[in-house]
Formats: sequence, structure tokens, C-alpha cells
Amino acid sequence: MVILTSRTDMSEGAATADWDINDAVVPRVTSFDAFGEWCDGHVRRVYPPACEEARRHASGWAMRNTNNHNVHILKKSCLGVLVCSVRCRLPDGSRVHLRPAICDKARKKQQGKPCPNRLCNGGRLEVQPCRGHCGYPVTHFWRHTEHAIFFQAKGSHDHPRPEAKGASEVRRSLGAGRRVRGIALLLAREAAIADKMMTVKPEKQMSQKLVNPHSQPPPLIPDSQRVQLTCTCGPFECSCRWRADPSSEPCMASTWPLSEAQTYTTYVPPVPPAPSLSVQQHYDPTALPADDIFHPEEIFQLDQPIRLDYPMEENTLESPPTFADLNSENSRPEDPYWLDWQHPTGSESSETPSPELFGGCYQQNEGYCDQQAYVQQPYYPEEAQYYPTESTRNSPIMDIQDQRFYRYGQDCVQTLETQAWNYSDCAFSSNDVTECKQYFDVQHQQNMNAFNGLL
DNA sequence: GAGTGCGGGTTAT
DNA sequence: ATAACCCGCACTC
Repeated sequence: MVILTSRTDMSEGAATADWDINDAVVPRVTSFDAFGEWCDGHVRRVYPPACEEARRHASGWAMRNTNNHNVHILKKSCLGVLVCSVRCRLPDGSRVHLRPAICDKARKKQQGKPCPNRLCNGGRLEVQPCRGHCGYPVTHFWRHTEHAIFFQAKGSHDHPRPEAKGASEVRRSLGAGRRVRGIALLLAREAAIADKMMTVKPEKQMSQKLVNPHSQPPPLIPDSQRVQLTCTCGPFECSCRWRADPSSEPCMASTWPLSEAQTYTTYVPPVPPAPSLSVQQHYDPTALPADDIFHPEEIFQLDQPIRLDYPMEENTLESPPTFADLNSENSRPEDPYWLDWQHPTGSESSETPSPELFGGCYQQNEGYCDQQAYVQQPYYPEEAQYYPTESTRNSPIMDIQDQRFYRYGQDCVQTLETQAWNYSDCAFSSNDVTECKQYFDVQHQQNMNAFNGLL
């Protein structure tokens, strides 16, 4: 245990280098990190008790609670990502990577469902488990003290990021039924979703704008697409944002922030177009959507035979399904909801194309594997992350002056038992927070005005 | 219904 | 002893 007195050379985040989540004593830090939704690798963060997402132990990754028999430290392990068994490609070259349900029961229902990509031929959803921590799932640890929330991640995810957590939730909250009349209304709704996405996690945006240099994912539906009312791309199909030459593509955003535009437009598929693209040629992009619109999360709700024995392969990337898999009794042409997917209108899968398509190897963190030698499967390079990798930064406005140490045990029994775990009794309060909330209120109101105007 | 936290219990190393 | 994992329960939204 290293006693932390002051930090001026932090490379990992605020007061993150010299403590471990299992330390009997954790430092009272002088500065906090802004919340990072997509923490990857072996990182440690310290969040202010007022950070709502930290209090909720939120994460972009699909993390499930894991019992570590330690009431002081909450442990979560990564569930991986829901992918297509045949690794089909979307028109933009990316792959399906949905968010696995946290609930075991719901997750089992997801598996074996036909791939929602209408261009996919016979693929089914399966969970690609996370093996980023020495062969085990990446784990997150949360620990609360009176004046801070300590977060530590162990392992680097060896799979694409799943669909952002808010995506399906927002759609569900928006969902005023399945019926969508016309493409205009549909697109307006998608734009509204994007707007609402910007308001669902106000604190994150707040921290981004004010104190958070951590790169956060762009909205699932970029601002540019909100004006693409002539774009008729369906879910998985809108490749407008991938066009290398914006001038040649009406759908391409002209108002996209430069950084994002660069990220998207510099993309060059490392592989030939997927064979399924030939199917796309027969698809009439101008066709109006079917009357009844199914969203993937709705698919998951349907009562379909669950293939509980669906193979869970360690390296699913190289394991295409068998002929039997592709021609099972659950073949999609007979499934009514699959037919609906032939006329998609919603936005689904992840709006974040799989970084894997960039090729290369996923980042390695062998040095952190202290349990056993384990060679992580090559996947995709860190720089190929669709979202910019998170950097380290401090939160100047959240700096506090003094330093103390908290111990669960003798020194901190009262703190931890009566305060630290009482989310409603956070001690963090400052004018800065007030300013942040005011900023959010303004932003929220603006977004909601736009949102209401669209629906 | 799904997400989440908690805790008892089992298994493997 | 430690870690991963399964399962059930309760609570919340």
C-alpha cells in the first residue's frame, strides 16, 4: 500500500495509480475523474460521490453482478457481446454486436434468435464471451467511501463494444407501439431517439463538456443523420456515414464534427464486400417499410424456441455455423418477425460498427495477467476502436483540498456502513455541481424541445 | 419483464 | 484461500 499524498503526474486518472481496490485503506484523493462509460484495460478511477453513473455502477459494457463475497466491494464481470453466428456483415462492413441482456433468463432468450440483419443468411445470435482477463471475463470493481467512489477494471475486452445501453432503453421508452406510418415519421423518430439519447445521460455530457477529456461515444444517430430525411437506409443498412466522399453521397453529413467525420470517412473496409451484399442488390431502398415494425429488442421478446444448446465456441470468429445450423427448423423465412425484418425501418444492432473490421490484433495486456499464461485472441487494435479511446484526465473543478484515508475496518466502520453505501447521503456538494446542473437543465430543455417537435 | 444488488452455495486452481 | 460461476431472492423501474 502506497500512501498517496499528492499527485501531479497522474497518467491513468485522478489518484488512480497508487491504490488497489482491495487495499485496506484507500486514499482520499485530491481530484476526481469524470465518468468513463467505456473503460477498457487495467484502469482505476475515482469518481465523486455525486456522480450518478458511478453510483449506479454504470458501464457501456454489459456487466453483470458477480458475487465476490465482499460486501464492501461490488464486483461485476463482462458478459461479452451478442454477435451473429455467421459473422455476417452489414452494408457498411461492420458486424452485428448487440448488447447481451444482463438477466440470465433474458440472455438465454436472446441466444439462438435469428440475426436481425436482414442481409444475413441463416445467422443466429450468440454470445461471444469476454475473455479479456487472462481468459476470464473482464471484471469491474466498485467501492464506495464517504468522499469518493473507487472504480477498478481488470482486463481488456477482447470483443467489440456492445450496443450502447441506452439505445434499446430509449427506443423502448419512446415506443408508442410498433406501427410506424411512412418513412418520414420513422426518420423523425430516429432523429428524436438521437436527441433523447443526448438527454438520457445528462451528467455524462455535462462532464464531457466541462471536465471530461475522456472520449465518449458519439450519439448512435449522429446529428448529421437527423437531416437525412431522404435517406432510406434501414437498420444495419445505412451506409451513408461510411462514404469516403461526402460530396458524392447526399446522405453524408456536411455538419458532422470534424473529428467524427474523420473517424468515419477514413474507414476502408479491409475485406471484400460481404457475399450478402449481392442480396442487397435486390433490395429496393425506396420501398416503404412494412406496416408493422419490429425492433430487435422486440424480437427478443417473442416466444421462439430457444436453442439452449446452441454452441458457445471459444473462438467464434473462426467458427462458422454448420449446414444444419443454417438450415434448422427455425429458418427465418417462416418466421413472421423475420419477414418483417425484410422491410426494416428501425435502427438496431449497434450503431457502432465492430472495430474488428479494421483488422489487426486487439490490445494485449499480458502483463496484467497474474493468474496464468493466456493468449488473448487477436481481435482489433485499440486504435481501431470505433469510439476514441478514453484518455486520462483530471477534473480540476472537482478538486478538493485535503486528503484523508478511509479504512473499512476500524477507522471507517461508521463511514462505510452508515454513509459510504448510502447513495442518498453523498457528501459531495459544491458550486461546481450546481453550475453543472444548471448547464444540464439548459441543454436538457433544448433537446426536449427539439424532441417534442419531431414527434 | 428486465436490470440490479445481495448472498448462499459449488467447483476449480 | 481465492476466484469464477450458478442460483434464488428482493427491490426498482
